[in-house]
Amino acid sequence: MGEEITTAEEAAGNDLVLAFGRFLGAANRLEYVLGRAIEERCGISHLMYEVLLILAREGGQGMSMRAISREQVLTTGGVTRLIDRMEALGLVERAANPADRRGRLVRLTEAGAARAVEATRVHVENIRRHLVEPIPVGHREWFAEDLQRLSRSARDAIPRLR
Amino acid sequence: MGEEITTAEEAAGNDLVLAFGRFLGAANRLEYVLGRAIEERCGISHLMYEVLLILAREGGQGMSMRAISREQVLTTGGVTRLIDRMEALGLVERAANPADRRGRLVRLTEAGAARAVEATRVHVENIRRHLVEPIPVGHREWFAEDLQRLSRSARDAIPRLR
DNA sequence: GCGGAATATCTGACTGCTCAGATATCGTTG
DNA sequence: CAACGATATCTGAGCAGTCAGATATTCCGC
Repeated sequence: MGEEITTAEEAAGNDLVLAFGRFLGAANRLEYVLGRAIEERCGISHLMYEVLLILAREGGQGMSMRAISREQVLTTGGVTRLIDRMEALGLVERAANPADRRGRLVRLTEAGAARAVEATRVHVENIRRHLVEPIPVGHREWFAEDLQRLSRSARDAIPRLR
Repeated sequence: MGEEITTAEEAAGNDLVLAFGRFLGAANRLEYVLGRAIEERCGISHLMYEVLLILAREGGQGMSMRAISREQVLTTGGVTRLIDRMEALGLVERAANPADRRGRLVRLTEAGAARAVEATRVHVENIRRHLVEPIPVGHREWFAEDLQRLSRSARDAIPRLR
């Protein structure tokens, strides 16, 4: 490890680092493909799907754009434009916020809630069939633990990165 | 499980499916943040970084744009434009391909190879410090196995999805 | 209650991708 | 070897994001 690093391979260092790198690449690509599946089968982008889920979780009283942008990998400007499109599709509606007239409240429409359910069914079916079912039954508890541990590691690491 | 599904939460179904979903989200966001770190500290986009790695792995004789696009989540048109920019930055160069005059060969320049090493060092350092080191020493072998298993699952699932 | 900093949203300019179609070359088949 | 389909790359048009700055409103200290 005290050697001078001169090629990318050497810089990659030990096995665990390599494993993380390959693994993140695989997970990323998988997420991408899952997103494309939703786009093709449900007619909404994966970002729209995420917003639908966030709004569904939040319940009926609506949510500010700011709050949405904080949950997403999307700037406030991006949220404005995304909500514009979702509103045009009839998935959400903007209402005045009497408590703070700077902002507006975004709410799911009936159609939006229905679409969230439909897209989730597609998404879950994909995960179940292609990721969960291939795992031998006896190993599934292990996997669940692995996944939770890894999710936690990832979440903890994000704020420290840069 | 035989019940009618009417909300997104119900559609999400069992714990393992939920764990996969959350986990993919976390991994995705992590990859995003790692990519941004490379952009800020090395001055190249994460896609440029990936292309640098691919070319470094391929060795000195160069690679067709088509081959690059097959390795990436990028269409051939996107590769053309990405290589345009990388060429302008002096990271790669295009050479005529005597064996097939439809295409051209893309090769790393000296500067490109150096940048690949530098960016990899940043990337690896981030992974090591923020992902590997927080894992207790006694658990690292476990993690390496978990990661490889998960990478394999993900890779196997991708072609079946849609 | 007034003035200024903070906050929520929107918008213009720009970037970087995709898609579809144009162009050039290759390879095969009769 | 001529013709035709396949393949590699490039390009115009369009779309969806970022960033920075404009506007409207709120909050806070005096």
